[in-house]
Amino acid sequence: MTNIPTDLLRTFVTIKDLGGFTSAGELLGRSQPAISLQVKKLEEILNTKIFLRGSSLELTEDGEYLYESARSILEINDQIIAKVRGDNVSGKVRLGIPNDFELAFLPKALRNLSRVYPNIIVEVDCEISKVILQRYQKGHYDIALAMERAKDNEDRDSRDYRLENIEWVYKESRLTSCHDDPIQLIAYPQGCVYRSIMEEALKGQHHPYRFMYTSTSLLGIFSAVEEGLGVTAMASSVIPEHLKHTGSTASLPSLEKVCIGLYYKPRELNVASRHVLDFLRSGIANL
Amino acid sequence: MTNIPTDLLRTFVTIKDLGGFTSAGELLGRSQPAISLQVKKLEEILNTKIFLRGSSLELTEDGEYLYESARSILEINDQIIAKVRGDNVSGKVRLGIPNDFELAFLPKALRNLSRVYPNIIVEVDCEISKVILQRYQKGHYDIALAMERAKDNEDRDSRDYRLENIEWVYKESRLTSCHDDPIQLIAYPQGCVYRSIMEEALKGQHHPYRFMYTSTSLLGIFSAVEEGLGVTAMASSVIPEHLKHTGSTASLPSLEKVCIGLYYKPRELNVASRHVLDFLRSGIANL
DNA sequence: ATGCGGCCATTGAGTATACAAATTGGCGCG
DNA sequence: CGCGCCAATTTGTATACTCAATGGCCGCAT
Repeated sequence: MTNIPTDLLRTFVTIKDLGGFTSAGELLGRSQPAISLQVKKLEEILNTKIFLRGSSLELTEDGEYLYESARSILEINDQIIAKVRGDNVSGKVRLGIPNDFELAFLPKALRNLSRVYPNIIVEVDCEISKVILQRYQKGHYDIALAMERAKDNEDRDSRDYRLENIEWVYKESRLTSCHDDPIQLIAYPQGCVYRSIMEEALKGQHHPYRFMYTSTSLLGIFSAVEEGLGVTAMASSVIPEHLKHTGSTASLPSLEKVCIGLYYKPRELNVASRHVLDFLRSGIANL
Repeated sequence: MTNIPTDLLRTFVTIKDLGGFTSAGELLGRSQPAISLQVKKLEEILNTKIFLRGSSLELTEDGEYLYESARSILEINDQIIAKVRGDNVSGKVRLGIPNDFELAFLPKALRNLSRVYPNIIVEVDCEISKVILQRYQKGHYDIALAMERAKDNEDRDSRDYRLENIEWVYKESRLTSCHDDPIQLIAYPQGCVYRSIMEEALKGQHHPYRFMYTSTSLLGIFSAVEEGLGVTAMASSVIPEHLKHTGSTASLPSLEKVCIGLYYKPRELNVASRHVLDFLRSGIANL
């Protein structure tokens, strides 16, 4: 019965996230040799190499698996800490969130949240990111989650955003990829980030296209895709499993990344909101 | 950023499972004072009490939450260990499993299994427990999972079985609980454990009953329940969330427990089967 | 009720391990 | 070549373990 010390997992994940032993050490309050020894110890416990030494911080296959698992463990760890430290925290939090996340992210997040903070009431508002940001500006929300085109330069706290790949979504069997036909697109209405990213990518390739189906509902879009009405594009983590495609999609151009970010006014958050914020950070970090 | 040492979680879960500091120490290869200190350390880290001292080993509310979370962490921990230790383990395993588990247990278990042991091929056979056991006797399976009436005395390895409550399952809105009417039952065909347990419980109360609907399919049974055709009984962990009832069910008698057990011939298991066995043990321990 | 046995809490002495701090060496890269 | 970054070693300290002994609490039996 081997127990992997949580410290070592935290160190490992931090190294991977920050891309360096030294910087990980600074964040964790450890000396660089300690980080080095912890990695060695971890490899010794698992009896396997996790970093491809030589190359700069690439992970082995075992390392990749360990990374995903370690994140899960740390998430539970942090929820335990949050619960016992935050018992009896109560309050109301107004949260704005893109409707893409209504299915893939919200249900699980709210369930966990209510387990950890049973006395915090979260008022959720689901809308497309553009509307979320407008309402956030007007002060409708304590915390907003929204998607934007990836900006070149971020001086934000790295826990407050996540760059995510956009992928084409289509029903394999229905896709007739003929170079000359205009691509048939399915999308949210005007203002949607995906919509403009798709348009630009296709224009860049001089690929003809037309919008076949527009819906404000994520489910509406997915069922249109299921029916083979056309293709759409979406952040990798909100695409349901059965519509995921791993291989390169032949004729379709690759798409730029989006930035999924948290918006809030640090000075104005109440206690409940600060706890919910921590929770959301962990949520977006884990897909 | 507080990391809860996995050792302490393992110790805590073991104490709870075994019901004692001393016995936990023996299983973990630690002295009793060490166990005692670990608990104290854990409470110190979390800054909360987890055992209701005085009373014998009851958990506090924080303790209950911690227990569930700790089990999840340990499950992931053990899967990491299994993967790095068992890389390249390959082979074929023939597994028999009651069809009750086809929905609640199998999909998740098989997905995790294939991640940890991508080269192990599992041939699964789903049938009612009685048939599973018959086929197991004939040597059809390397490992079988099956349900039986709870036997009084078990000298089996405690990881190889689990006692589970049987609960009545019915659609709240459709239940007309009139003492005089015969209860309308939904069940698997003859030979099903639930069926005989229901019959005996109702006979014991001299409660009239009749079988309204018989199906070999779990989904068929649930949809009959949804339609309000009657009530059935099932192991607690396979009942879908929306049909769960927590309160006492007035006129219905309480039901005896069942024993969900693993069957295998220890001497004859190949390497792949031994790994799958560990996996199934962890699976049945976690609901 | 008295006493005994289980079981956990606590304490003390000796040992092993993980750490910081300081230093040195290897390696790639501008 | 020198700088940045990680690896490896050394020394001293703190922590967590072992074993062993002891004390408190509770339930059970005489």
